[in-house]
Amino acid sequence: MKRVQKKQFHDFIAGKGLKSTRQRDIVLDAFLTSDRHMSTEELYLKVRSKNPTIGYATVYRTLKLFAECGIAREIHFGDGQSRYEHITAGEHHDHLVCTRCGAIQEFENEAIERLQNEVADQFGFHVETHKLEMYGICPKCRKQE
Amino acid sequence: MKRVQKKQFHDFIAGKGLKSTRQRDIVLDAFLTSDRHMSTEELYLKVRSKNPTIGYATVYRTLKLFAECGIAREIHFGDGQSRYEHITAGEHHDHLVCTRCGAIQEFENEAIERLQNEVADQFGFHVETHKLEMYGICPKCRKQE
DNA sequence: CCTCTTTTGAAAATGATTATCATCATACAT
DNA sequence: ATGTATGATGATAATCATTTTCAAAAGAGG
Repeated sequence: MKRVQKKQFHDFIAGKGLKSTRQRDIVLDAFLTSDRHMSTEELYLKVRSKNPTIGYATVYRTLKLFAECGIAREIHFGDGQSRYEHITAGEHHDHLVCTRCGAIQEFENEAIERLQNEVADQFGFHVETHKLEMYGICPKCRKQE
Repeated sequence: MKRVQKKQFHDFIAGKGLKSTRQRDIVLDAFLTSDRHMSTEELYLKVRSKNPTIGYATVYRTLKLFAECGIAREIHFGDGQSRYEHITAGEHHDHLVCTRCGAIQEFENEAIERLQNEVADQFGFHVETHKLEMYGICPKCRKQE
């Protein structure tokens, strides 16, 4: 599974004259089988559990390659760490972040996207990407109050 | 001018049993007379130009106080630095960020806010804050292409 | 003024990320 | 297969923004 992304990565690697390595494949597998918003550290630990010799630097380097080849996107939620999420072709989604338990709920809303583009047009901006995050308390945490 | 914010800060300081100091007033003035999205470093340099003895740590500490007392809000634009923007009571705004020249255009759009709240309700989230940023090329940079 | 705290500034510490570099592994020609 | 050139790796040092530490300095209140 996830053949499409694997192919996409390998094509990218080949096209750039880079090399296909054991480590890159391990990180790729770890990434593709992880949930959508893993931090670099979490991914590093996951990779380590399978192969304790892989270094932090390699994980960082490889994640950057994922972002470059279009199978991942770097995101920030205000804690000091960077995370990478999967890119599913054509789809964009935004986030509801629980400030209590850290849970992340994704959503898509075309109406919002449309309004955003209207606003950008108004100011003459050519928008390439955007980011919408709402921070609050998730349903589970609200029940526990 | 900016009396309201000065009072708000001084009341906060007093209420917490903290002390009013020369340094805090200098940083406050620098902040209140600066444009809306100054990075901590930029503010530090501005403060330094008036009073070269003030340290970096003091600027950091004071900006945190501004955020606590409600006259500033910490924001991040993905470059490694944190910025603080002024809070004008009741008003919320989002950002268009030019990825070429770094220009920041603010905007408000009630329709978007309304839709956001609808989405949050749908998922049972109680939203406290949100953040909407669009990244792209501003009109000026587009002309220069 | 005195005294009790809080603040300050300089420097060290921290945490995340990036660069360095000698060694290793891959791709490709032989 | 084997050699070889080049890119990749991992350990470690370096970097960058931010935070902490701590002795000395400065407010607030008596």
